[in-house]
Amino acid sequence: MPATQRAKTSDGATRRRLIEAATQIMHDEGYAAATSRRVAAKADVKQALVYYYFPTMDDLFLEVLRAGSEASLARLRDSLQEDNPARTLWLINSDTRNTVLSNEFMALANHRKAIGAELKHYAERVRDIESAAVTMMLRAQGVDITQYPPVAISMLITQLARSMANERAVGVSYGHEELQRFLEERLPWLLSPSPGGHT
Amino acid sequence: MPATQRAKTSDGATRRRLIEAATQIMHDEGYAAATSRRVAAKADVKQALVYYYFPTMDDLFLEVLRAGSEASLARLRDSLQEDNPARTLWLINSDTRNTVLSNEFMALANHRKAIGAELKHYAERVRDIESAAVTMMLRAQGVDITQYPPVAISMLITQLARSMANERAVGVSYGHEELQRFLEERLPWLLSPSPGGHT
DNA sequence: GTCTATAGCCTGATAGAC
DNA sequence: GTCTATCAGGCTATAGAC
Repeated sequence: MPATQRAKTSDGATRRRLIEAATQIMHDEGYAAATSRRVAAKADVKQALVYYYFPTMDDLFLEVLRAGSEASLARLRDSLQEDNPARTLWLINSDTRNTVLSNEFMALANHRKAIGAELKHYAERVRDIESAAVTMMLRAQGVDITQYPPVAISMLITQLARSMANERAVGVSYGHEELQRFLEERLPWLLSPSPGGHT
Repeated sequence: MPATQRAKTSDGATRRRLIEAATQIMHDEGYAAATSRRVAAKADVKQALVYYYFPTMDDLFLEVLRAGSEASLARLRDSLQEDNPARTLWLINSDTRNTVLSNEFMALANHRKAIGAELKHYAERVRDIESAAVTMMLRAQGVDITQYPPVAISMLITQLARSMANERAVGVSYGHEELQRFLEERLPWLLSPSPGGHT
């Protein structure tokens, strides 16, 4: 199947570049700075072209969210297969790059219905994958999942990692060491680099 | 001391109403919607008056943050004196009204230096008060604070409560019950309505 | 302290040529 | 698919009357 309706230039290259440009601006300067003119300039096209690919700016924002979500989900699925999934969850959610953009969308979601719906959908898929991975890990380590419900454990890890990343982004680190150490002591099988030490 | 330099009309009434109007708009529609025109209209004054009280819109945002912070700190100090402080922390940070606005400022902080600095300052004062309260509570209940570092405990409570409130704001509740139950089981002296049952 | 009026710029979005 | 050109309106911020 070469093409059902192939594009003219080079696939959806321009469209993709617009999404990437918008992503970067939203990350660096906030959603309010992602105007059609600024996005177009960063993608090296003219302003009106944005409206050829996206009916409104909100549609562009939605596609930025979707593209980012899919990429994150793929990365998540990949990295949870190797090593200690709990530690992987911790590290991924500690990455400031992810949390900053995610915050921007959370702010947007509070007053744009469509963004909120998409974010909800994404959050639920993420939680599914994460708790499945934690379930397998706990089972493999012989932990009683009645006492340690996987979904609760994965929320604990991811949400606390995110909180600390958010705080770090504004320069707050007060209490971070204590919390991390507390978690490491309470859930030793969670944050150790490798499950049993076999690699 | 009747007045060092008393204002003309009725104290800082207009100024305060501008801050309140801005607060409400930021909460309901996001910081991008809090323009000088919209704020002025909601406060029932003309647009130019905003610039009489605040040199730039960013200065207004900063004052909105400061006013909100002071109010929250006062509320925090009051409510931590009564009953079970841990439960109080949980409830306060579960209130969507607080977290939504707080998110808006976190998004702003990522690209406006002055907001970031203020937020950092506020976050540290909050953490101080919260861990002091938790310290007293743990001591009163005879808990070993070497095993349960107060600052870690207070972060655990507040940040998880906030995360869940944020998710609830977009309609996500997946895993919330499990996490809450897990915390209640692991930290029973934290979330019970009253410490020993003496009231 | 509050107003009117305005400068100057940026915005989302559309029409229509190529 | 990409462009030029444009409309109508919103924005921050200032000047100056009352």
